Amino acid sequence: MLSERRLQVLRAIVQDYVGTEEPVGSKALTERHSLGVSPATVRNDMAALEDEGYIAQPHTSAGRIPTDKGYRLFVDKLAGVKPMTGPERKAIQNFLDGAVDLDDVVGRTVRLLAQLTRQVAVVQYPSLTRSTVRHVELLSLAPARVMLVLITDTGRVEQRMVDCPAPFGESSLADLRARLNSRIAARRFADVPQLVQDLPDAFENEDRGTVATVLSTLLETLVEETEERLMIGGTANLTRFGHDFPLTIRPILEALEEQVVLLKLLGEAGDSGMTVRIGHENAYEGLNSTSVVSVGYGSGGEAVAKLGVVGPTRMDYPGTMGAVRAVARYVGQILAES
Amino acid sequence: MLSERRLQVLRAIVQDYVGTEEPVGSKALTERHSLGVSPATVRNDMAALEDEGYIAQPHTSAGRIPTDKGYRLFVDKLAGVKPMTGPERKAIQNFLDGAVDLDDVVGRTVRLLAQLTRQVAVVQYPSLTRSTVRHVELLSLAPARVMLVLITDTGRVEQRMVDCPAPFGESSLADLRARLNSRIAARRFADVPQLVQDLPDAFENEDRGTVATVLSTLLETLVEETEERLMIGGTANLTRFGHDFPLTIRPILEALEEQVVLLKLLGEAGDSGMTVRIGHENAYEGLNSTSVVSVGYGSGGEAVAKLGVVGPTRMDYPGTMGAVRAVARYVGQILAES
DNA sequence: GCTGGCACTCACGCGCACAGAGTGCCAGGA
DNA sequence: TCCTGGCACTCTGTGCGCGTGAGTGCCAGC
Repeated sequence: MLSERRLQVLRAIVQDYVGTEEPVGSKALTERHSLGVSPATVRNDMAALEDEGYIAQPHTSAGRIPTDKGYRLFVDKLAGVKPMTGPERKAIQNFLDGAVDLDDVVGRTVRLLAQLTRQVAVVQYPSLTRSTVRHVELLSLAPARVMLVLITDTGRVEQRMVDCPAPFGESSLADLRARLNSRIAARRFADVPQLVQDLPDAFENEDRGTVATVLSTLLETLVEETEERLMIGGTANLTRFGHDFPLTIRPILEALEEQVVLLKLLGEAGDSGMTVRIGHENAYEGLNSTSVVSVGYGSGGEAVAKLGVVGPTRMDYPGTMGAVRAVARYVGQILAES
Repeated sequence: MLSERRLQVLRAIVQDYVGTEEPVGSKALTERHSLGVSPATVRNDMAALEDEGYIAQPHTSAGRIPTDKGYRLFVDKLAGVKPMTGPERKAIQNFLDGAVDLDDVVGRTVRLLAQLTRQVAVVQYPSLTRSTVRHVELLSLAPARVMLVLITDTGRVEQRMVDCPAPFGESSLADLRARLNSRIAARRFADVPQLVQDLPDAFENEDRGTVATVLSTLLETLVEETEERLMIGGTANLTRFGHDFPLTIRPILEALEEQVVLLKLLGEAGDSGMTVRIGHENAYEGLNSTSVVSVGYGSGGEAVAKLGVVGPTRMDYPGTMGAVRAVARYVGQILAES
């Protein structure tokens, strides 16, 4: 177990390094923080911290920089979440309040988050599988062609074309629409398959095929995980990343373009509370030099999707976590209102 | 007027520079291209080309690189559009054919274009103002709350909440829905305002306010230019940009995040045929070191939106133009089929 | 267990010389 | 008139050596 002072030294190293982006030495530390001891003592502590793997030197005779393990300890034990100030809260709320639809909410959120944290922001659209159905609409576009529109409680709209095996009359369509809505409106997506299972039985023989087709399209839409969408922003902040550019930034941009990677990234994060993944804790290799701070958000008590930021491991964790948490909270409120 | 050989020299310079990314000298030129003259002669031609502003030297005793003006001449007079090969065409078609909905079409297009050109791809969603209405749906979510869903011929769906001034009965709603659709279905958005102008008159006094509210929301949705959406991809290709990184790449990433800038960029491009904007020809300052190749695409003969790529002025123009044209053509076909 | 002192080790910046690529110009030849 | 070979010149990029300074590890003393 590390002594109290050594933890203080680690905290000071993290803070200074995050601020200056340069390896921090023992002398500078004692000058900028009132640790009450001499540089020599700090050196001993640093040697101990290095033995334990919390800090490292880029080369002999340079200062120390925190390792992933060091950041981990910092986040877990040494730093809290820095709450937003009153004006900041106000600004967040004002900025999000103007949104007109779901796309707009997500778009504003992503910009806001990127600006607040000066990092890359990622916001997942409210996930279909965790939402409830607000309404299903069926539109006849041609005798044997139906458009299925699904509206969720979070305002998300999905639509699909359905080619029917046989012509489908307006009255049958209205019937199906009514039955469908009465069964699944306000229900969670996960429960829908069971609820519509026996629906074809209620129809005439000739319509059963079509009803079954429509239903299977509906179910497909519900489960299709590939349709999880997300929006990213603030990629220009990557340019503030470090000195050794192209090599660092390239895999990150690539990762950010792969929605699958990002969704997995957010998916892996814990369901409740804020998750911080530091450096090599990220499964995806291209993100090994980044940290990801993510949290769930939702309209009610339950999280329907996640949002977060991707930045250098050398980031201001308390500030970032504070911003992420605050934004998630307000987005949840906005969604609940609409 | 430049002699034929000088044009050849310019063409050779552009080709070599695009290939090697390094200033090209007179000796290397004569070695790699059979110009039939000696380096000394080429040097004279180069001096002339430099006087005319087509090429420049980064510093004395370095080779020459093309200027924006040089690229312009190259694109206009010296190079054609390189057509896609048979297998390439096939691959494009296969890749786009699997799309399930509009988002998917646009998403695939953007990835395809980025991959083919190895540059940043930008694809605009089919614009509302140039499309026609396929269907308008009205859903009653609460007594005085209506959801308006607008479906376009290109498969795009927009939805808006409408808070009515007074409760609105199901039958009135159905009436409005039917009247609206009979009037505006298959009509161009631009014509809609006139077509619905006198619609409130057909309703009872008590409903008129609500009808007017719904209509105004509809019209807002139609004109709201801010809702022009687009998708970008291939930003990782920016890392291949040049040597002097952060400075070059930053403003580009910033520009790419500003949808407004991009929409303006595409909007400024000519409506018919392919447009190439080289370096300083781009109005937006951050893109002064890039070239933009864009073209309209559409389901019928008419363009409903644009797509293009953003890359370094030093790009393979014939190849890029070929890819952009081919992709636009196939996307048009896909849209026409759905 | 903390402190001051001391020797040691590198990375970094600077000056310098050198090689190599490329140019401009000029005089001679088709 | 136009092309060509030759020549002197101008730069940039690179490698080398050296001094500087920040920072370390270790040790003896308090």
